[in-house]
Amino acid sequence: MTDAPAAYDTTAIEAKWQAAWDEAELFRADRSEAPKYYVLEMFPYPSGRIHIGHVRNYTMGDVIARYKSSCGFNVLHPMGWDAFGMPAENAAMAFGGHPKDWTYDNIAVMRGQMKPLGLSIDWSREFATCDPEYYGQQQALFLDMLEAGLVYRKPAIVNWDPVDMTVLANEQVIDGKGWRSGAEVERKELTQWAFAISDMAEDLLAGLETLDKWPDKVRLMQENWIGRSRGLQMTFPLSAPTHGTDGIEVYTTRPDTLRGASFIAIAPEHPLARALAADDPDLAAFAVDVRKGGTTEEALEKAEKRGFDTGLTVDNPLGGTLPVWVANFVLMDYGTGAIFGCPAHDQRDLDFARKYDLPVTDTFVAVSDGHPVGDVAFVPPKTEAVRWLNHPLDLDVATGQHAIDATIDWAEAEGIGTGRVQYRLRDWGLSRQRYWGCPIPVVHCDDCGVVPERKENLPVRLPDDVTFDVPGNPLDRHPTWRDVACPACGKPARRETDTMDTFVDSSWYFARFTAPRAETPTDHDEADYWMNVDQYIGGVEHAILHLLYSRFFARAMGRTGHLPQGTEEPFNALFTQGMVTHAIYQTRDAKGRPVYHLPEEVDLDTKTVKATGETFEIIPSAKMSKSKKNVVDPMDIIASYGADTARWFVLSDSPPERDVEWTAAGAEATHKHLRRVHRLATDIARADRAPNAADADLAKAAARAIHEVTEGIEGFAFNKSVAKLYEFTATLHKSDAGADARRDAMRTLAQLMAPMTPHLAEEIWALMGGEGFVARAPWPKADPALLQDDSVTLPVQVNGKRRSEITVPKDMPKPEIEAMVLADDAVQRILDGAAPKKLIVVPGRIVNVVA
RNA sequence: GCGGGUGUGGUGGAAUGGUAGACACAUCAGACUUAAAAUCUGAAGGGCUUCGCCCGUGCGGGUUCGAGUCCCGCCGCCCGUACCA
Repeated sequence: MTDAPAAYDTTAIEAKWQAAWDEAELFRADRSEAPKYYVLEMFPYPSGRIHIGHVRNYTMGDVIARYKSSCGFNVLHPMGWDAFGMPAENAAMAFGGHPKDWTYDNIAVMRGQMKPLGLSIDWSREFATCDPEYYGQQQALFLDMLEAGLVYRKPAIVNWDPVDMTVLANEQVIDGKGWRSGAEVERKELTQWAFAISDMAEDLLAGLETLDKWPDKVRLMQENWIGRSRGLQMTFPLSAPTHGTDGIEVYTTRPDTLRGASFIAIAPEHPLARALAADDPDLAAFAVDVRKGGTTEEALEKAEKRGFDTGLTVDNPLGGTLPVWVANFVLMDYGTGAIFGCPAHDQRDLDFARKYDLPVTDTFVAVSDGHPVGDVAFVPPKTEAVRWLNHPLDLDVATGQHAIDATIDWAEAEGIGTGRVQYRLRDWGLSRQRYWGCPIPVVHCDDCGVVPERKENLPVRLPDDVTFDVPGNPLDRHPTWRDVACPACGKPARRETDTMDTFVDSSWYFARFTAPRAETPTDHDEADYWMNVDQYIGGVEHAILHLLYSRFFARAMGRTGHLPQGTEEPFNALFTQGMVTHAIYQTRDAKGRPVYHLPEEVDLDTKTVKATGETFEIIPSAKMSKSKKNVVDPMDIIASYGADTARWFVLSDSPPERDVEWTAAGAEATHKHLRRVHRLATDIARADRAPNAADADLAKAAARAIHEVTEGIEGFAFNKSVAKLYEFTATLHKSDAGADARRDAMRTLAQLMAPMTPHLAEEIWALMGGEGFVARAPWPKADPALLQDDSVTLPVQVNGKRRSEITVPKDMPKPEIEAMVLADDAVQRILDGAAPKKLIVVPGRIVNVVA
């Protein structure tokens, strides 16, 4: 800092411009005549402090928001807090205090950390989902959805901790045991509220086709998740009816393999299995035993396949009988809770058959080398032709898909079963046995049953006087809150003590932002103007659940009159940014359970924990998570280098959609560059040099920079825009052009940097005598004439290997290029007098000589 | 287990089927300086018999005049797997 006027004082510069933007209310979004643009990043969970992933995510959104604003759009860019959830209750249990205080304190801290980033956010629209004004409107939505038949009650399976006597979240089940008690978790059935999302499966599937600005991978993941399949529903008659049942109804997606069926398997929760267990202690014990463990699909799929032979048999319509087993891998939730096992063509069934010595019958074999199945099931793609053995329709060579369709037709004609479309998508269970969530606004009355709370009584507020000293839901043991008069008959009744899944909160916040203070969930005119979200940005970890639920809610809100038509798909464009990952430093406690350490708590040179000297294990590249203590605090960077450095840093180097492993190195180098730009600007502001021949070259470089930086922003390739800006800065730095030309170029550089480093850009803009805010200056346009080059350099390959290059006029005709290539020294040397077999000229790109 | 991604120098990464390594970081050398820092200039994938050649984009095959890119089969890592948000 030898040159005082050139000092790049980030603290002063950034505070000055943030105050100026606030003063001018630059980012307030009001309806206007201009075309609107709604950019939204997934709102954060108030975990305590912002981390570098937030900075990356919100900076990306800000680049888009500022860029679109420069392009003349009326931009809406709001921010809020996904504020209900388990961590607040966990904190209350661990450290005392109240979830509400914990949450609002965290929000205050995080808002205070985000504001210095200089994001172009309309903070006047801010809300938290735990604000009664928000969740009260959510309760109103719930009541309307209840009336519209979109919500209902049904039995659902939960993780039950038999020691703490409480329901556990999946992440609280570790290796099948409760995280606090260590007790073996059981699967327990409770009556739960559910949204009828599967009724909309077909529409949600069809809607994916219209989302052409969504990543293909997200659409594919949702398609697979919804999982439409057409199969056969059929009943196998019991050889001897028992327990009031004369047959077992089965749903199969592979009716074509009926010939290879060797057993029937039913879920332990299947009505027949329950009836049998009532008078068979062994089966009852088996059912209890396989109920141990968590409820995740992963746990169920990976669990050892176990079965119990009921001794019953059913008749196979193709002749013979099949034994009936109770099996742990059959799910009551999917299909009919009963399957027929075809071991030859399903690995799970094969493992089961081998274990219990059941027959394995091939239904089809490969066309080329048809040998019978051993220990690996033969499961070719349905589109692949195979050779059929003893198919009821005498098929010979046909694809699986053809056989499925033909078999369904045959089965319907024979009266064996019915073709049926089935979805993998299940209804969305929304009940949570927790305090810190949106209360479900209904009352249970002995006489009237489930009675909706009256809308004028909303919000049903969470009581503040609760404690977390014992496990379980405090609402359940809060008599003055829980015990109320029935809204219908006035007799003593009980409030519903379940609260809503926090996914509900985040499934409509985008709509609420269009009118965050409205007395109804939405305001028609505001929603009509601002919806849809033009660009939504979030992590790929939300590709299925959050995004699918939001699509469902947009439809449900349309049906209940809370959103206008055309908002069924609320997010026009989606960008899934990668996560910021960081190594985890882990040791283990006396019981062998993992203990995590913050980056600042460890010594990387000796690989030991500073405080204890224990050697730690490094788990590389894990998703940042507060509980794993591998979060990085961006406030350090902002404090020492300023927000523009932090912003520029998270945009550079790594492609936005890819995960980035955070390392501290590089922030300083980023800062050096910005300091260089600042110094260059002060030099140029003072420079005095006559126009000259270099002016034209600089103008050309500026045009190319405009073109490529714009392309980078439009294509969500901010790292490429940043690279181009580095290059243009170097060109400008070295340019001998006159003072006016350099000032023009510097102004362009400031504009191009403005979405990324807005404070520095304003400073330079002012220094260059720019009018008003650079944030309000129209986005620069490149003169197409300056983007053209007169000549082009073509690499010359021989047999695909680069051997030389030629520089030719842009429009040189092919024959002349060919002649030049053949005359080239390197080409002649390699051809060694022989004539080329072929000459490929790709105009403007490359020449390849085939020798 | 299943579904979806991803893999390129010491590091982050660039490359509509057309010159692999742009742009940076770190490194090294030089300039300036009494010296250091800062700043500026330059070098650099690996190798060799260096006016040039060979090898090289996780591994093994294939298509093509030409493959990091397309196809087939593996391996590693990441995300999701319905009560983490």
